[in-house]
Amino acid sequence: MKKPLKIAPLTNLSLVDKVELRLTEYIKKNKLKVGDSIPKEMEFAEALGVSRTVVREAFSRLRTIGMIETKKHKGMVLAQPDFIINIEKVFDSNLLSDETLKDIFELRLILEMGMVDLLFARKTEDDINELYEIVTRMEKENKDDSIFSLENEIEFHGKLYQMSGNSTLQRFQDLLLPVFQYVHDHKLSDADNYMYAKKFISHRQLVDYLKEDNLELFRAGMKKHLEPHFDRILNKVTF
Amino acid sequence: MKKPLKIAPLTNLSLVDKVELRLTEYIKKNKLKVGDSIPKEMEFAEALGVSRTVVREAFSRLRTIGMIETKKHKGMVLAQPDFIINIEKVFDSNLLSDETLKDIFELRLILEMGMVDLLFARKTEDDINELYEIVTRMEKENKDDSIFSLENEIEFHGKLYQMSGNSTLQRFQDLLLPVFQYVHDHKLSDADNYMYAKKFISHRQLVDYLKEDNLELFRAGMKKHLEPHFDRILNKVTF
DNA sequence: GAAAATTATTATGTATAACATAATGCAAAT
DNA sequence: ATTTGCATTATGTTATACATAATAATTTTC
Repeated sequence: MKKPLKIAPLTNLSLVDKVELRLTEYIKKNKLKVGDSIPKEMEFAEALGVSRTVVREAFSRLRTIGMIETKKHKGMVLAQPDFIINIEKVFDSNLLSDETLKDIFELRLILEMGMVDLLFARKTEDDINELYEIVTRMEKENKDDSIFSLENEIEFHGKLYQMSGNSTLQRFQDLLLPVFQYVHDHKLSDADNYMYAKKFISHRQLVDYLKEDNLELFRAGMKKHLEPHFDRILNKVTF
Repeated sequence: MKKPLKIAPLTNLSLVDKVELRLTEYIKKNKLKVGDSIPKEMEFAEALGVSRTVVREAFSRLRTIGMIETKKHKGMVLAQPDFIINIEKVFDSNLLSDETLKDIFELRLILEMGMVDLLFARKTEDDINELYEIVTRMEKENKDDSIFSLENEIEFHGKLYQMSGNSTLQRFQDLLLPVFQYVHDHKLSDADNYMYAKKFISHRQLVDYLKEDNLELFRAGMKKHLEPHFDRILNKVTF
């Protein structure tokens, strides 16, 4: 085993890397705002003394992360980057590690528990009525509320997220749900699926707490409601 | 105003768009795993009947979202996509809308409140001792704990996130913090910065609750601890 | 014969030139 | 005045050639 020399490595950035840095630098230096148009590729190529190929690839990266948009055959404009959309593709790829999947599974529980305060601050009478409608419909379709039904969960909890008034959270949750479902279906033994029937807190009960404006009971109820999931990640799950 | 014709628009995908789809399709169909090597660009170009340029740009996109990695002059391999790193770049761009920034500000509060259950499930004696050390150091450096000091917050709360045992959450939080600071510094009037001194729950108190294993007191304490931030987003903030 | 140096091969990285395509504005036609 | 046709323009795409660095195969050196 050779001892590595104590000398800093040369920066091994490709030309595209450098150009990408220069472009973002350009955008920041010129304080370009969303909607501002960006000079054409050839101008950058000439100004930077590189080929159009390189400039194009650098812009391609910025386009991929949503920083710019190009109108075909027209030009580029600075865009409002959508940080959720970038996550979407990665999630779609099915390449996330089990460790990350487990983290995301937990993240959903964290969000669900953590949003309670916002929820109570922003809930309206209409929201609650709508929740009751959802619950009533659920009860009709599925007599035994103790059975875990993810579809029902989605409608109910989705409404809660919407009520939180945080659309980033809501979209984030939309992303998390498929992962949640996947982990639930494939990564967890479903031997315990039905063992919590007794403790289970119904959706209706949760809405009741909302209506009564009883935050602490709701929080405790939500915790109980999610208990099967919590138990799994805390005790028995081996990924 | 002309009434739009009832006819479906042509799909207007660019060639690169189509190739990108084909590539991800190829990866999924062949059930490629992380670390598997990917055929060279020319093979795809020939097989798809397009130029190498197009294939390169499509791969460039996949590389940008971390789905593949290319060893210079060697070849490409399927990579473990890191969904946090994608968010990072967007956050760096300083182009997020005020609405999104506000959402992220809230998101941090949600996480902080929601992680309590995991925290209590996973905390260790060592963790708590380390927290006491941090708190002691903080108190020495900053006599008046009622003053909101973000640097101290970061060390303390960072430790909490680490204790949660969810590294995705931890990295996510690392991303959120600068945004939180930015919003705090630039988007909120600091007129209210000091008005909460009385109610403020000290960091030490929180650690005490942890040591006593009193989850509910800790949760209530954390809520109080974050109260200034909650009040802002709920009452007075105009972005 | 083994280690070191050389060379060849290979796949990505970069450059250049040309043409295709579609959005735009303006001129021409009805 | 509305539509149609046309020139312009910037991006989209192709083709070709060469540069570069990692790897393997080969030769040289001791």
